[in-house]
Amino acid sequence: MSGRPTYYVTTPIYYVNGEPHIGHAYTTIAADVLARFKRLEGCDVYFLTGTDEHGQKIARMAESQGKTPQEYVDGIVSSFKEMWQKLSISYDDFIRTTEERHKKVVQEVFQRLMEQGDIYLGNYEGWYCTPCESFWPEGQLNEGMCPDCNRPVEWVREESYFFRLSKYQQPLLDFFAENPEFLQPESRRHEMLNFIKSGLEDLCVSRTTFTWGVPVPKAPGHVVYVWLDALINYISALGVFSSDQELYEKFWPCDVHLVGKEIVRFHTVIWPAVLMALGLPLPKKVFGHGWWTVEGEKMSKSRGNVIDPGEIAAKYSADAVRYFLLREVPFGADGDFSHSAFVARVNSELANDLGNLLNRATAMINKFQKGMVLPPAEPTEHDEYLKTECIEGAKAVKAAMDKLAFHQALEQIWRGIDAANKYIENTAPWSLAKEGSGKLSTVLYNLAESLRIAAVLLVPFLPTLPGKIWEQLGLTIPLEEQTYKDACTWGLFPAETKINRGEPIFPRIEEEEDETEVDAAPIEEAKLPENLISIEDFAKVDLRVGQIVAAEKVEGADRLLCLKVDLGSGQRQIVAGIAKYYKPEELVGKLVVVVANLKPAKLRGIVSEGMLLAASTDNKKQLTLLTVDSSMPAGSKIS
RNA sequence: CGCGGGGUGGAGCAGUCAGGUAGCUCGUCGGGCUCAUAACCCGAAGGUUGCAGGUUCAAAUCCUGCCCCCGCAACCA
Repeated sequence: MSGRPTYYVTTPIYYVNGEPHIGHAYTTIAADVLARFKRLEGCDVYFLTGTDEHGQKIARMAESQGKTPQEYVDGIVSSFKEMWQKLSISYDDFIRTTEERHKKVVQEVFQRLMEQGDIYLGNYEGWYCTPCESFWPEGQLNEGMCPDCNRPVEWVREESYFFRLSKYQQPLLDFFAENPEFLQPESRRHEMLNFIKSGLEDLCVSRTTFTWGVPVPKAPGHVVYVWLDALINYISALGVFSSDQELYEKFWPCDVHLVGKEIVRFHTVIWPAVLMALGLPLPKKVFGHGWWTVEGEKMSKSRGNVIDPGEIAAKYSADAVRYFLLREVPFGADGDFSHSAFVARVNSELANDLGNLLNRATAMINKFQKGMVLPPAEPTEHDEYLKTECIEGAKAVKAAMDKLAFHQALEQIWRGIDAANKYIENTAPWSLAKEGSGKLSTVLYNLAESLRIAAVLLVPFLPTLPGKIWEQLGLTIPLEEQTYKDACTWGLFPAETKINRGEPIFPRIEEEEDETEVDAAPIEEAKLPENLISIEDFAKVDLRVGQIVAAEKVEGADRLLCLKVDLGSGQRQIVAGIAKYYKPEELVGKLVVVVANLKPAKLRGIVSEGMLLAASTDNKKQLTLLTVDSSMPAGSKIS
């Protein structure tokens, strides 16, 4: 038994009714970063994730695919595990509700609660759709019909077990009052308090309409409600009520349950009530994080905009995905995952600020000191500034992490990185080298030291970059042995170290930028009925007839043509992504439709002052410019 | 009158609880540097803080009303 502090963090167990998506990845990455940070701090950490595999929905999906439920869930579970591997998730245990160790605990809990009267046999009544085998709340009915299949529902009454949730209303309110930190962020707390105060009804915790679940003890035909089943994972994984309760005794109550905001209620009302009934301690904290939209729209399968984080990690890197998700938005708030924001963020901060810093520092150490980091001399004002920013930043990381403010933690790490870039500018080592100044070795040492600190602090966040920094700095002490304390201490970089400068550790993401400018035409939006615009909106777009007077290929871009277009009032330079479809010479003289008031943009470094309208097939195989039917003067307004 | 969150320079956000020069990141523009991944550093422009009233010497911040956006509405993860 070590005397180290323990830390137990969980993700929800994910319902396996589909492939893992960005929402799952978000919670799990956050939990992983927290777990790794606590390990860096020296804690004995237990990080649990897993899958929720029971319920009617799962049974149906399996059936529709011609599989047994177990075959079906095994398939999805391996997708989850693969995803966690792609994202470098360091979980200690992966619990599945179909495992024997879990089912036994669920039955034990049910049994205990039944014996003490917290679970009783009653009647469940409600609107039931027989073909769908589903109960529906009154408010969801579609004019008295099943919202799913639109067939009539009937009022049905069946024998069910109920958990005496109502009994715990007051104890829950007391608990919330005594533990203001229990549910975070703050705003969700108010919401939940209101919900509890509005009155808790007993909860139906068994089902008889399907069999894919944990059987209720001594009650054939009844299976345990999936949510009760699922919540128990947090203690079943630790071996509670089993012959070996060591993990349970060591880690329960857990330090934090990370959950999405949609399931805060289950974790802060039902779960605590169940634990109260069992006489077990309650979790110390539940954090309800926000949701991601994709390109400004709600993510959904029907929209086809579900983001596969594994794909993005494979295309770019797990470092980039993890960094973006935690840096872009405060944990707890909703965020938007847009491709342009992703590229902008990681290019600016991982490639430019961090990667380029390492690259310029190692370049100078190679060039000016033959690849050796030499001992520093007495610090001057600039040196003190760099040291302060790095160390103060490092110290602030802990405070930020303790409130799960991942974006702030990263901000604090970047304090040191930003300071190092400024420091280079302020000390101008290339000048020091020319002058043969003795200050040179100090400056280069301090740069190496600031990168060492950044690397250690980034270990919880980024799976590969810290190791690459370490390698290039030529450090031989293992990175894994570095602690948070080492990151808060200035001057640990061993002098007389020979560095290994290498390739840039995070190259900028350079993508074809031409397509988007040309194809994001308002024409496309018009076919979506939800996106109706007013006549005023349309009037904002100044469309004009333009005559192409010159056209040439843009060097270095295989899709771009640079055009000079006469708009009557003068000529415009317009860059268009049409080189694959038109030869420059055949364009000259054509009358085309131009968006004349488009904000200028740079494409491949060339300013484009407008946009040509063109029709294209979805697969981009064909494209044709809109032209004017009969001759019109250049500059004619189109409306 | 269901509950909650939000509306702040071109974009995304902080500041609102404890009224007092509206701050940050990105973008734009100008300059600098040359060690570096067209990067990095410095500077500038740009906001009547959703609308209308009110309290106050003073309101993004407090009060009243209104408009708009987004979640949730319990046994469906």
